[in-house]
Amino acid sequence: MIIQLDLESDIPIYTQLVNQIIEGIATGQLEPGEQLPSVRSLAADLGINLHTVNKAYTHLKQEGFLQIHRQRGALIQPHRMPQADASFKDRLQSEVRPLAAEAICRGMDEEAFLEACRAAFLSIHYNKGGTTS
Amino acid sequence: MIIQLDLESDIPIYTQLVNQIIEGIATGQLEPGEQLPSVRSLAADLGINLHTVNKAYTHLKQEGFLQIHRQRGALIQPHRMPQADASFKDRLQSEVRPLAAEAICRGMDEEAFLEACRAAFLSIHYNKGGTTS
DNA sequence: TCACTGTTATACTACAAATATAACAAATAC
DNA sequence: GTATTTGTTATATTTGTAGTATAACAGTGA
Repeated sequence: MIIQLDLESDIPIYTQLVNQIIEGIATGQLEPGEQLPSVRSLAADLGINLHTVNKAYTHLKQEGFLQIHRQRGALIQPHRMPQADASFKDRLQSEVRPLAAEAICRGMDEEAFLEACRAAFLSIHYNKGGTTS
Repeated sequence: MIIQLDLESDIPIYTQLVNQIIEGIATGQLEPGEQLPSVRSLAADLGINLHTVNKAYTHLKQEGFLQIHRQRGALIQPHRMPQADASFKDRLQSEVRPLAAEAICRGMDEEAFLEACRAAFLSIHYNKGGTTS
């Protein structure tokens, strides 16, 4: 799986890493049980520090997306992915809400807004089963 | 309009301010041409520094949601709100995308995800014409 | 034993958020 | 004109996070 970092972005590097790994799982490019590079090798590949990678891995582990074992390294959660529980839905609400508010100010109606959300959803979902390139 | 700040949140204070003012415009609690408190008085009311308020106002001014005049202070854009141009739609996409990816990982299908987005949209839009309390 | 894994610890730089003062410039009220 | 209030600008300080740089520790498997 190819990871693209934007070092000029205002989004922290470890957050970009977290997002892209989650996207990889969502698209199926990363399959349950699949091995991830060690923090050292991925850091070297990306030209960043191992602690930055470790921060991303640790975050994903706490969220339940990764399992981490010594020597074996990190692997995508093989058994059950985290569920869309109430906590996640709350977070989803609180993050979508400001976007919806600004969309309304800018004159988008419900249909236009939902179409944009749908496009974002499908841009990921439709890649399922895609090549690992 | 009542503004609620969470000083424990990881969201910067000035961002919370920006979001709530945009929400106020979206719901109609803040009407075009309406006067906003001066940076000093609002800062005093909220118990924060005037520069924090000023940062929020300046941001909203650059986005086109506010007009700022000396002595008259800040007021909600009276003529034309910013539009949902390509730039905004791009930003909307790039912010919804990571949320959609995580939702997919957590087993939400398109319908469930869109329903959540719809709920966020309606939670704001349905307040239109609400009291200024 | 050796090499590789994640983990922890420490130190440092850089930057953003927030505060605290202070002063400046324009517009209004008197 | 004078005073007041407005946003604006400028410094400085504190605090916390991001990221890097080393280094060492602790399991695990060959």
